[in-house]
Amino acid sequence: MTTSPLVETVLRWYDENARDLPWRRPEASPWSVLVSEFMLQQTPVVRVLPVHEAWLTRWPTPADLAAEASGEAVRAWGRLGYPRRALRLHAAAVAITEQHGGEVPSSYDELLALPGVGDYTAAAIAAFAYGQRQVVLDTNVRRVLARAVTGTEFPPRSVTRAERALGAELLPSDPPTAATWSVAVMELGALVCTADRPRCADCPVAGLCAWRQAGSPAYDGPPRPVQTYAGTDRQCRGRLLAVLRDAPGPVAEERLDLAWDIDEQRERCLASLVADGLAAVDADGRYRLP
DNA sequence: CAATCGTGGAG
DNA sequence: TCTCCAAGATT
Repeated sequence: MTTSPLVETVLRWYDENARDLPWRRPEASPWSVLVSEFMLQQTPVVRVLPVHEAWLTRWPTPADLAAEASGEAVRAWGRLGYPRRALRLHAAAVAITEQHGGEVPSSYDELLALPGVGDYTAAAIAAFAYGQRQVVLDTNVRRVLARAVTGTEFPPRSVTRAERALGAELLPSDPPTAATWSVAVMELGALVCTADRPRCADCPVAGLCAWRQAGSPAYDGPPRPVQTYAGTDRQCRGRLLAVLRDAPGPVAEERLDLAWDIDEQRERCLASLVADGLAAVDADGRYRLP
């Protein structure tokens, strides 16, 4: 089987331009890779770096994290956002400890069964921690393929059959090379073929990019919903959880009242945090991390 | 399938 | 200032 010019070019580019990230080093453990994948779900690399280092120092193995209260995971998550990921990472550590002898599983199906692990993360861990041949489709890869191959500025809203087929078709047959291709095309999307202001002048595959050859036509698909934040429950929950995270122990409800003005919304959000397992109520009515 | 779920840096 | 959006998962 012949590797396509796209794949070969991206592999060469990656060899010269890959960032040196802790979870990519040869000595990085599967656990380090798994932790990074959880943290990188919707959070930029630069913000993940210091937290990832702190986690791996404090909890070098899944069993170390599993032995802690889940609230410690939430606290150590800091301001990475979407703190339910911290809860799921803790739950994944428990599952790994109890069901996999403390070793991060290597099969896609076993990974997929872990809390907080979806299709992307399962494929990414199998590929990056274990060197397997997997179709890894994240937002970066999908955007690169949409542009370079399909000729559209952005991929569809959700992963399509056609995208899976394309990913499978491009995937090199040799597992180690396939794994490198997966991280390489992801890196190209993160550094060059960006969503906003792509750096086509510096792109190694600009010459064979279908989107460029078509004249870089503007995106004409359905408009993506704008992400509002100010005034939302997400912001309210973030404020409330920040109070709990920054307090050494239980917090009286009056202190949470200061974090958000609208009574009804604050109470609803507080209840949802408890329902999600991100907060707990003591017998005396004070709130704390679980 | 669409809504929900945080946070902060860049332009 | 304001818009965009970053290695998604879950319901």
